[in-house]
Amino acid sequence: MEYTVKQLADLAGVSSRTLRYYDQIGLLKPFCINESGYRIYGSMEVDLLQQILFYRELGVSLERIKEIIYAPDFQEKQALLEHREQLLKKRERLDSLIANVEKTIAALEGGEIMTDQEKFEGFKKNLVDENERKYGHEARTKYGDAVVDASNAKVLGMTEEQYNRANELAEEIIQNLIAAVDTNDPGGKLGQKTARLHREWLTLYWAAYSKEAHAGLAEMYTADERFSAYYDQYKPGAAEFLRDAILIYTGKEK
Amino acid sequence: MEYTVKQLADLAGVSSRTLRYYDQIGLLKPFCINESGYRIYGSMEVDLLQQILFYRELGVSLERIKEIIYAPDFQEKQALLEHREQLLKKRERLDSLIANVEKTIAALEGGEIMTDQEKFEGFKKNLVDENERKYGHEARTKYGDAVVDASNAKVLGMTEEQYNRANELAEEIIQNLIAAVDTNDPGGKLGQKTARLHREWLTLYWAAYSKEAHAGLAEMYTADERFSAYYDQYKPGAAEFLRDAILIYTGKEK
DNA sequence: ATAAACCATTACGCAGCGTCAATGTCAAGA
DNA sequence: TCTTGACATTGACGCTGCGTAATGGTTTAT
Repeated sequence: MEYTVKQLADLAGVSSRTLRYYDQIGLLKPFCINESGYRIYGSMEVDLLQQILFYRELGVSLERIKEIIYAPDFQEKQALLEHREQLLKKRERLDSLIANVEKTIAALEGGEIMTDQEKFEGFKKNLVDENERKYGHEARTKYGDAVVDASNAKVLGMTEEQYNRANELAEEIIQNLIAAVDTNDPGGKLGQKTARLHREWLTLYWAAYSKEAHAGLAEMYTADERFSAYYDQYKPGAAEFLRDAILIYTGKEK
Repeated sequence: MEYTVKQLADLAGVSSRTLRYYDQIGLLKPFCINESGYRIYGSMEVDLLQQILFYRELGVSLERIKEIIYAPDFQEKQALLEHREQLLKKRERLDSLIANVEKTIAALEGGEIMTDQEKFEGFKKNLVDENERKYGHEARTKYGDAVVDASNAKVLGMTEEQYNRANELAEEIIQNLIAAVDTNDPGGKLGQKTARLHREWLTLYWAAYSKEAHAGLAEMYTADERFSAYYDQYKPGAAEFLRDAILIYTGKEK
């Protein structure tokens, strides 16, 4: 039995473009080309295509499929084992992604969402004022009001509970930090407790926590004057101490 | 605090290319461009970048992130719910892929692998002979011996158990089919039992079973003379009957 | 002054096709 | 017989999210 591209494509449930592509990359050549230049596939190609689609179903790349199909001594089992590892890793990553998304959704759902603008009137005003003081109208002109407001959206999306919890934690961090700075040992008990609390506090704002991002933020605490000034007002050197504590906590210290 | 591309990039743990790309697609514009044409980012951009990376972590596309960040009335929760659905679908697919790979590995492992060429001497010879009878030397010339032999590789990868089981099943299918054709009812008890057996048989050859593929194969049973001749030799109209039975079984009948 | 380390723009490359575009072929109906 | 419509061909761009040159200007440290 002989098939044209469309016929074989329909049979196999793929597009004719796919078959032409497979021809192009040398994965599945037609049995022959007829006098009009049409690709003609035979039953042998049907079999090969089935094998190809089988591996494709498994998520194997076309390049690898070519090896599998065309190399008689290919280590099929080894390839499958490796491929399985990759799939498991992918699934792990997916799982954590899903968990994070669900966490974020839950945060949006859990409790009443604080749409009460008044509760944040002061907080919001502070942020906006600071931006405007620093950059004046340039920011608003450049980004438009929408963006400036949007940068506060995350905070506005918090529940009252979360907001209060965040404030408690922030207070706790400051107290710990003040005491910890005196120990002069960022890797010590107090220093590490502060870092741990800081992580907890952070996860209220970031749904996706990672050591790298945490360490990055820590670097910012000394690099960005907004932050260093904020922490140093409680105790000189506090920002630097906190950074070091976090770097040790996340295992990213140099 | 102001940053150049590299500084912000290092801070956030992304490449400078990424930042230039984000600028290019309008996802994150620098605060300003200095007299040398350098991109300068401010603390506001740091915040925005953090939001962007947060969503990126969740696997949201940059295009969608742009919507989320820049549209003040964007339905964040709705977006996240939809995104979660997509992730769940992805995971489902991954799960079945993993299951298939493991099944295939198990098939390769379970029992001794039939490397005993002699057991397949006849089987192999038949297939090869048939190919050569039909296409003569063209096939071997065109594909090279490797491919011709490789098309039998799957069969050679079966264990003895599996091979015997496959033969038993094939015999059973024929017996059922012969009896079923007389009922003239592909959707009847006997017809559907045959289809079920056929599926079982098929899964011994295909690690990745799907209704679509099964139905596709069924269509081939009347379209491809190799198959129709094979089944019709036992009873005229058997191939057509089997096709109809499978189409009903898979729910793909028109 | 010179080298090293940054900055810029431009542009190709990746996987696996989807999707035109322009043109040729083939079977069927008026 | 001619037209129509459904097929076929090759060629080329597009998509995602950047990596990776290539080429040339800028800043900084020595």
